[in-house]
Amino acid sequence: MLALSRVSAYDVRMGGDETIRGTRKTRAAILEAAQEIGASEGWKAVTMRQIATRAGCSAMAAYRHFSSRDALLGALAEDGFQELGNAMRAAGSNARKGGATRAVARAYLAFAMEMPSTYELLYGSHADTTNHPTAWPGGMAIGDVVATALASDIGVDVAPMSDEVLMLWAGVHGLIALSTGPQLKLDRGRLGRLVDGMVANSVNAMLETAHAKP
Amino acid sequence: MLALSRVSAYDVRMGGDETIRGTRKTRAAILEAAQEIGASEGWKAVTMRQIATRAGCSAMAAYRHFSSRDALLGALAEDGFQELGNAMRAAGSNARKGGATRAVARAYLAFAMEMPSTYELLYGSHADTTNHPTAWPGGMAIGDVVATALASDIGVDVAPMSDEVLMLWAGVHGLIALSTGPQLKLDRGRLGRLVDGMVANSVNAMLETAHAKP
DNA sequence: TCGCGAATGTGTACGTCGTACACGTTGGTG
DNA sequence: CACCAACGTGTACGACGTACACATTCGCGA
Repeated sequence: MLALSRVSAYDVRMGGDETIRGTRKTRAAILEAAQEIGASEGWKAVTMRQIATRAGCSAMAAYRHFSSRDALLGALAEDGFQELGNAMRAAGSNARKGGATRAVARAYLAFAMEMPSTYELLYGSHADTTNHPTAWPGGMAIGDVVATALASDIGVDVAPMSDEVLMLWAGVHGLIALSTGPQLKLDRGRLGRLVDGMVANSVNAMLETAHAKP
Repeated sequence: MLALSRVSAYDVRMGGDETIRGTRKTRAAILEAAQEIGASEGWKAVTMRQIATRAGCSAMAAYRHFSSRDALLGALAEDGFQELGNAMRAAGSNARKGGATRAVARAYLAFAMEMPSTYELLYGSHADTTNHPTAWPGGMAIGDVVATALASDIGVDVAPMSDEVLMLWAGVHGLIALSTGPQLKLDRGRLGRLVDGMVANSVNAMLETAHAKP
């Protein structure tokens, strides 16, 4: 029935976008399609068939690259965590003296506001994290970034899992999570001010204890 | 095929548990079944057919009481918020002088730890909140409870949406949300101590500003 | 240059899901 | 007692995730 196919699926998909001859591009197309559908119609609408249509392949093609739909979303989440971590690290590095923590926290907020669907994928319950522990490796790194920023601002070593880091991280995350949900609606200006306040509280508290300690 | 039914569905379901004659009990049975399945197998496993089997009725019976699966989960979430609010209010009322805020925050933590599936329903993304705004009416009340507790502890009026309330609420919620997720694993003892620390920080900060203000 | 195996794609099919529809059954009220 | 509204049932449809068998393509050693 299709024995006389002259144009292969590979050739069809080539838009001159990449120099790689043909294969190997499908995986990226699938991830991109899933991301786009998730952003525009929500993660529940990200079905294998929709992905396939958007990516220009059959639904089963995705299973050559991901063992299941959950694994696909997990890979997307992994990328998202990576991106979030990079954004926070970059913000911390580029910040002026003493403002690293604030910059990092602001970057976290900016990520959640500008890529809400990605944020929801990372922290919502759309992918079954339990069955695919391969995802979420970069999640832990966020504590490190916060700790590094705090340490640079107050001039003292800070452990990534210290009380201060956890409290600040939890505060910022909780604020965004609540305002993302249906129960708390805050405009972005107030969110920014609240985040700044939390950072100031943390930095001040640590400066005091650092002075009192030695 | 079932024209000779002698025992009705109503009679079958009566276990002597309630005195109400028959009907009107199905809705409660459905909600209970959904809750139990969610607790034991996760919310993804809460399907209309599973609910029906557990509740002893047909899958379509649920549609006499809820317009959709999302609406059913929404009703469950509404109950959950009510319960959470009640637990927090009760804890605040029974607390000794000056310890209301700590008790309220601890009640929030206890709820999340002892009923993890309910907590996940409330704050995860298992029910489409957007399409069913009837749910989550009691969510807003949580800010009120926190504000009341803080006010009682420091002897000054506190607005439910004030910066202090939002920061504390967000901190506690964020801590629990993060530790519930895959990225941060904290034992309950440390969680309790962190929550206490957040409460102490908030109360101290408000006491200072209250002293400085007048 | 030519196969030939591994990688990658396709089409079809199965079981399950949410739920629309048409129909029976029940319980209270004139 | 007859009726109506509320309640429950069985069946069916389209969409879902995905197992399976097969086709196509790529890269590499002879």
